[in-house]
Amino acid sequence: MLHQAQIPARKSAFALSINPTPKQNLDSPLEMMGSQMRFGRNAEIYGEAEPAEYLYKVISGAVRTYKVLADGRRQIGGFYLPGDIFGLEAGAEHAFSAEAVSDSNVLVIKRSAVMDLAARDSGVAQQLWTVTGHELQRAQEHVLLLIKSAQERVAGFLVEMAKRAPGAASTIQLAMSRQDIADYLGLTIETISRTLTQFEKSAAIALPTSRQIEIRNRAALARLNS
Amino acid sequence: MLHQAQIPARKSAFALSINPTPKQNLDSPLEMMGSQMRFGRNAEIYGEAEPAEYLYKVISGAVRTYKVLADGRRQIGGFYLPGDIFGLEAGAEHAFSAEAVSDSNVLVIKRSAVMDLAARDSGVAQQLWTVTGHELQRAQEHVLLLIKSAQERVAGFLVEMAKRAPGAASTIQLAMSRQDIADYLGLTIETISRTLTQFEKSAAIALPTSRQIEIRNRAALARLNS
DNA sequence: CGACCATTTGATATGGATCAAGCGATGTGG
DNA sequence: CCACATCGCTTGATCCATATCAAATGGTCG
Repeated sequence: MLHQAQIPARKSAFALSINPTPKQNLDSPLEMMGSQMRFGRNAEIYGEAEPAEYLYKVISGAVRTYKVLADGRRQIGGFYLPGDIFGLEAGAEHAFSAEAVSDSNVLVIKRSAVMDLAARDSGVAQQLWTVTGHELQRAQEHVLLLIKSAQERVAGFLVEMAKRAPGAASTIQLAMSRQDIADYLGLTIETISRTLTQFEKSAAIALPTSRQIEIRNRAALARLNS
Repeated sequence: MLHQAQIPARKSAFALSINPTPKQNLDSPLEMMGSQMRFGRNAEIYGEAEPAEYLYKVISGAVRTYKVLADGRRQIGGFYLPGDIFGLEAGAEHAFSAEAVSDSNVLVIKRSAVMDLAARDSGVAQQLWTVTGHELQRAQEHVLLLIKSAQERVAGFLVEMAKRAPGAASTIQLAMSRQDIADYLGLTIETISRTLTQFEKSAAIALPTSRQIEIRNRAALARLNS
C-alpha cells in the first residue's frame, strides 16, 4: 500500500504563453470562448477543492485527474486525450486534481461564460449535459473494471486506449507511466508489468518499447475483458 | 467468482395500480408529470439496453441498479432511496438494469416530456444537469471505495448509508441483503459478514438484527474509511 | 561515462475468495 | 400447532491472486 502513489513533484504551474482565442475548431461555441495554455509534464492544472472556475479541453498531450487518499494512495479518475473535456463538475469545487501527463496544450474556458450561454441557448445546455453524461458513463465503466481480475483490468485498459487512440490504430502510444496505469486500475506497477509481459508471451500484444503497445490479437484481449 | 450474483428470480413486473399524478411534492415541475407505480421485491423496473424512455424517482422502498457480466458476476451500480432519481442516462438506452430491492413506490416520468420542458426552461435543464452531476459524483466515490481494503469498503458503505438514512439516525435499516452489499462493494457475502462481526466485536457497531445496524462509534468507522 | 529513473523480474507474504458446514428466522403443509 | 424445508446469514478451514519486498536491467540526459 505504500509503494504506490508518491505524488509526483510539481513543475512550474504552466510553462508558456496564453494565446488569445485560437480558432482551430469552431464546431462548438465553446471553442470561441477559451484561451489556450501550455502545461509541462506533471504540471498541476488545478487542485481538488479549488473553486471550479474554468472548464478545460485537451488540445494536445494528455491529462490525468486524480485524488490522493489520506494514507498516500493515489487513485486516477481518468485520462483525457486530445478532444476530451475535463473539469466539468456539477459542484462549485473540483472533486479531483488534474495534471498534465505529458507536455500538453489545453483550452481553458471560463465556466461562468458557458453557464450564461447555456441559460440562453438550450442547445449549449444540452451539450453540457451530454458531456457530463459521458463522464458518468466512463466512471461507471471504471467501476466495472475495478471489480475484475488483474488480467481483465489490464486488457480492458488496453482496449479502451486502443479505441481512443487516433485513428484507432493497432499500435498504442502510451502517454502515461506504469504507475499511472496502476493507480488507474487499482493495481501495482509490478502487476501491470507482469501482466503485460504475460500478454506478450501469449502473443496478444507486442511491446516494441515500454510505452508502445501493439495489439496483435484483439479478440484474445476482448475475451479476457470478460 | 461463481458464488456471487445468481440473478434473483423476477416476480411480477409491477404489482399494483398506476395512480394518475400524485401531487405529494411540488417542489419541482417533474413531480407533476409522472405517475406512481408499485414494484414488488426483486421486480424489474427496467433492463439494461432497453430504450431509456422514462426517468424515475423513488417515493418509498429502495431500488438497485446493476449489470451482470458475461460470467455471471453482478455489479451493483448504486442504491436509490426515497427522494432519489434514477434512470437518467445521457444515452438513448439504459446502461444498467434496475430492480426494486424491497416493495417500492416509484414515480415514473416520461423522458420526452422532461426534455421538451428543459428545451424551453433553462432552470429545468440545469436541474437535469445537476442530477446527472450528482450521479457522476456518486460513481466517482464508488470508484474510490473499490480500491480500498474490505474493512474500508464496508465502513464506507455504512457511513454512506447512515448519511442517507432518514434523519441521519444512528440506527440504519438496511433494505438490501448481504449479497447486494457484496455486489456493490466488489466483495463476497462471507467477507461482508466477517467484517461486520469484526466491527461489532470492536464495538464500532451493534447488530440487533442482521438488517439493523447501529453505529456506536462513527469516528472509528470514519478512521477506517481511510 | 555515470547517475537517475522507469521498468522488469524474482521470492515471499497475505487479504480476501472459495469451499464447506452450521445456525436462526420465516413460512408452509400436515 | 408443530415438523420440516427454505433462505439468509454466520463461522471455520484452506487456497490463491495480487501485494510486498528486493534486486537486476535498460533507457535517457547531463
